[in-house]
Amino acid sequence: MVYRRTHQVVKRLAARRSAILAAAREAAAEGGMAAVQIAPVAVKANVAAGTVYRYFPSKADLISELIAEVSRDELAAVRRAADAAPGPSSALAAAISTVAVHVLSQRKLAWGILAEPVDVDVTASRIASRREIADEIASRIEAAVRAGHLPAQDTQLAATALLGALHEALVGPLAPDNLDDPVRLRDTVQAVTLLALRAVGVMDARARGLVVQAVLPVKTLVGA
Amino acid sequence: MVYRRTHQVVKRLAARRSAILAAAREAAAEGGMAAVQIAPVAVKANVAAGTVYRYFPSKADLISELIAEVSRDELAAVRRAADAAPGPSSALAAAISTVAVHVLSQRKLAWGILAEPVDVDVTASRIASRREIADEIASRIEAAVRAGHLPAQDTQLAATALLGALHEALVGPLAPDNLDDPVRLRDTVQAVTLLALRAVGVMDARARGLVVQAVLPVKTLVGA
DNA sequence: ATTCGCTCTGAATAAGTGTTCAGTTCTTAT
DNA sequence: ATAAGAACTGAACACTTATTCAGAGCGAAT
Repeated sequence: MVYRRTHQVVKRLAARRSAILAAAREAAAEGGMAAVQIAPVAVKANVAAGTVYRYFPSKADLISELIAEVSRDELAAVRRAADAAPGPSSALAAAISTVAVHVLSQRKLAWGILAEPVDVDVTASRIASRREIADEIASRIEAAVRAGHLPAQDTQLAATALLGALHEALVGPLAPDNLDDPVRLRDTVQAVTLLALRAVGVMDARARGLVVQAVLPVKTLVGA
Repeated sequence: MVYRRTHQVVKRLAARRSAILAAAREAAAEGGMAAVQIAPVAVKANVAAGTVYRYFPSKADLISELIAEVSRDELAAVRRAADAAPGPSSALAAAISTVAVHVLSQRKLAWGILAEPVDVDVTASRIASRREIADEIASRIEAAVRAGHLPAQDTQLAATALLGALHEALVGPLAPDNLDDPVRLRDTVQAVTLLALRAVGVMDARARGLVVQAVLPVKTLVGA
């Protein structure tokens, strides 16, 4: 035996894998999923096209991992924001506006992860990604229901609907187009958060208070 | 001049065009947009592949017309339901539940029209299709606002969000899967309609009444 | 019946990209 | 220094479908 994987090599391999994923993410953020093509991604990652296949069995796997990664980040942000909130209702508000802000700060990436047509089948990964976030929102709704702040309801359905509303309103093709203006962006996030909270049964006056509480703290995310 | 388009020929040409569109629609309803391929559609329409191109310049045009057609039907149904309602709030409720029922009665087709990945670019047509419906909903919201039934709000944003919520909850990948059961279907339509009405600010108790009013009349659509 | 021109056919073509693989380069251990 | 194994390269390949087009078929007027 004259060759052995030394620690250094293992590290380099891992770094390459990350580089490829990062390149894919960058491509997606710039040009959507359509821009995630093996050859360009390989160039971005400073490897040859064939090398990509030593790390990912197929393009579908590469994109699936990309989706999973982005989704993990978003879920973590949502949890962080919600856990920092003082009560179940503001946790829900924080979760919702975090999704909104997150999605808005990377519109193309979000659209790519969520719904943009891709030539390979990444349905499973997309479903998993959505379900993770939806489950998180559903459990926050449930907590608010248990606390007596919301009427009893099908929380899974509600969570799904809320996410659909956020996505369509913020990154869908009918989304307002001047969301680069920070003021308008904030207003829009507030508006959709308010809409979402009312949808699950938060009374209007109370909702307005929660929206302000929720949106202000996460504003910093936009800069990140 | 030894050849002239006689009335009979004109009629036959129009019939063929319709047959091709109908074949495309059938394919989409059965297998989603992925099944709308020139060769299979041609077979369904009893013509050769090349003939399709005598009626539609490209696959993109064919699909765009398909989207427009389906969208026209849906818009007409929504208007009919809303116009038949006694007041602005119930018109809104009727419009929303009509969209819900309509979309549910042809899930695959709806998904194809709305969001399923397609290999050609039909973005423009999809945007137009959504905007038509969204505008209709927005104007119904506006009417309810003017009547003092709803708080002032960005009606365009609200309409977009509502449609997103309906679509995601009913035909998106996280949609409940046992919607073939009529009881469960009705409950789900009621739940999302209630959610949507509350989102735009209808008070809970009033919303429940509107939902019942709205859903019952359009139930017949499911059979159609 | 014949001719002109439109319509239809369907096999061949085109084009874009994911994937492969034979050869090259690099890394480790002796 | 050298051998053996692993990783990398990138041009060639494969595959899928939309699209084309030369020739066959058909309808209308004379």
